[in-house]
Amino acid sequence: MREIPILVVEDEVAICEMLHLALSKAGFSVEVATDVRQARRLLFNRPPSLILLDWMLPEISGIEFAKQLKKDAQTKLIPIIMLTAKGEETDKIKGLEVGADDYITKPFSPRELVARMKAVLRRTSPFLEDEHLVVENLRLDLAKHRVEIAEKEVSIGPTEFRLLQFFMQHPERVYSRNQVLDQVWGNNVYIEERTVDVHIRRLRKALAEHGYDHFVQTVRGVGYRFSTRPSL
Amino acid sequence: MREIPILVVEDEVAICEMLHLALSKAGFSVEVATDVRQARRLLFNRPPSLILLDWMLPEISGIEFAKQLKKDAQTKLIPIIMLTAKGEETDKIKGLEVGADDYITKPFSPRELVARMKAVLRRTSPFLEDEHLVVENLRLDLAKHRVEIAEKEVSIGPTEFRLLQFFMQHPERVYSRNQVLDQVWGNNVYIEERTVDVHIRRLRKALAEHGYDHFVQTVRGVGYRFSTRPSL
DNA sequence: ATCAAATGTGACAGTTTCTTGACAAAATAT
DNA sequence: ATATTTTGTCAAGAAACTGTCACATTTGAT
Repeated sequence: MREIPILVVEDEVAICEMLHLALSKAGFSVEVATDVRQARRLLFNRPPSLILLDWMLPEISGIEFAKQLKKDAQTKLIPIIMLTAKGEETDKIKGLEVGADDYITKPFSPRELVARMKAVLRRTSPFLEDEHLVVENLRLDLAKHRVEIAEKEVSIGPTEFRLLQFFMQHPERVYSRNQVLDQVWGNNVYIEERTVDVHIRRLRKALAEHGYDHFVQTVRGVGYRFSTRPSL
Repeated sequence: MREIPILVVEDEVAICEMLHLALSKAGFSVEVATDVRQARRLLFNRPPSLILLDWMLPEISGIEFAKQLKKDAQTKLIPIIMLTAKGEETDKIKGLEVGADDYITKPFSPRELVARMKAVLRRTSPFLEDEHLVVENLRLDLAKHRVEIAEKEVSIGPTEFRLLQFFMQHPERVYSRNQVLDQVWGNNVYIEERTVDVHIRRLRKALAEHGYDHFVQTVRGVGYRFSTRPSL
């Protein structure tokens, strides 16, 4: 999984360090801001995929900052998890009202935090999870909508893209032409079975131009299969 | 669009107009309030980066208003420059005590005012300056509201500027026309999807005039992408 | 080796999607 | 107020994609 950028806004240094350590370990790429101004600057340069926001901040309250973030078109899509201390729990509804996506009460275990974060990310940005599919040198990136072999772009049309995506999501398994039609075209479409052959051909051709001619395999009398290993 | 928003609170219409003119020219986005009530409303809608506050106001004194602003968590961070008339100079210390960040004595030259404002902004909100995005030779400067390629200015309209800004902040990723509309225009606007195409065209044209014709890429059937690499 | 069935291949026309120049309304500047 | 710039829409033209077909090639069984 590519490193997901996280912004931590928290003024207590000890907690910052703890978070940095725990989240880095969990595979996130962490940036820390100790005040709102710093947060804004970091936010601007590279919008993170999630913000961990302390409830109490030196200048304006975290909740106020969250409100601002959710108002700005630029940042409104970024999910926010509020970090609240024990006594502040009563206000949690307020936090969620304002647009925070979740909250967690200090003290919390890193494990729990990470679990919450993943849940929020799954809910709000499903594409972050399986942003790309990789097999050997072949890489299909959903967010970028790109196919690459050995870092070089493979040029394919929309249908071939969907076809390849489907196959990479279900490798090693054979699908009949009709099954492929259902999965890739949608299941209430009248299209000749043989049309699948043509698109398979186009996909193969594109891959072959980059030296991969063995991924898409024919299973005579049955259908097609996407496999890592050469058949035969 | 990334013009720095300024709020002017001043009851003399002539001065208001002068300020509006001078500050717009200097690249600020100016809003004017002639009384405190109006000021509060504007303040609420769009927190400015700096407030120019007249010392003498119809209802409560400017100094009183400043005190309130500095007490409110919402506004305490916004720097204030007091506009004082000749005779009031004696009270300047009082103004600064109260939380104003600078003062300037009427009459003043627009040039001097702008210089003061920049100084205050530099001091209090360093990130407003030198916010810029760079990719290869292409440089987008938020503070100056300018786009340059190889040190040469790229002439580009406000919408194209925001479009480019958005893309540079989210490079490599594909966005549908509707996503672009949400992010660049604001998400409660009814605008034809095709309008995005036209602005993309304008942006491309501007960049192409400086030799960059590969940054903004079309992903057929999906949307557009800003990418460092040529797509082929 | 021969044959029939299954699959591969290149071409093509219809369709969809994008590009582009023009234009009038709206917003800004002079 | 007038001139200039910017904006959103449109429609025609260009480009890319799609599904289908006809024909070529391969395959496996006889």
